[in-house]
Amino acid sequence: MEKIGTHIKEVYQILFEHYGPQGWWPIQRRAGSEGFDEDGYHPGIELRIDQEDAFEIAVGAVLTQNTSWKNVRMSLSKLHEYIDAHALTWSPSDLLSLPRHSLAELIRSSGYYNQKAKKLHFLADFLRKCEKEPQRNALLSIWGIGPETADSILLYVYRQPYFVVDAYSRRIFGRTTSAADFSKGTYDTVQKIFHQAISPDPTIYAEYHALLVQHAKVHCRARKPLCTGCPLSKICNFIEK
DNA sequence: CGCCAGGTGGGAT
DNA sequence: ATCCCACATGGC
Repeated sequence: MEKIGTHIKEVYQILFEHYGPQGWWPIQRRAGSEGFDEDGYHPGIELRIDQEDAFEIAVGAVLTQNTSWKNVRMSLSKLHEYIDAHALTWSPSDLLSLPRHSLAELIRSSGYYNQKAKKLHFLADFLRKCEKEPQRNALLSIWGIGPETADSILLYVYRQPYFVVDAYSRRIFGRTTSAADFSKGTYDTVQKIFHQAISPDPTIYAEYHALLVQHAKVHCRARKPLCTGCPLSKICNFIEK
């Protein structure tokens, strides 16, 4: 249905007008510095990430798997503290220098910490040997890197135009539309819908993903959706209309 | 107490 | 291909 594409574009316009630029991906190691807020978001500045920023983003993408960002932030702070205290850097080789169990303890707050310590080591091992920009298939072949994590890295680190599908985008469009794909479709099916609706601009894809997360947190929550004052209420199927 | 949070891999059907 | 489950902490 071509109508979905129109809906997707309209939602972007409404969310951007309502919430403004989100300054994603947050970078914890720059939190509080020039242009970054206390949580590492950087709305409205032109961002030039360095190698350490890039690696922190990749680490965060793994840590946030099925986990709230708040918990991830605690882990990133612990990692940052450890890295500083031991004169290390945010780099694949320095992360690999940590024993698995030590790494697991540092990232305890983000849950699944044994699994994630293992995933981070596999990812670091890949990135350490990675000469140029990784391709999507290469990232997907790494144990622990699925489509959402791969696309988060490709989009926010390398600015490659992959729209990041997550639980929030599925929920919001599952509610605002009557298309079953958003709740039941595979990752690639849902991503394709977005790719067909919006031209491949990494800046727009990044902003859209961030806006959907913000909207899901403020209004389109899982348990008690706050429909009062919701900017999408006029074009949403949820509850009534 | 239960449910949710910026998923993924492995095994059974 | 598609379900089902383990993985696990912290907030509300």
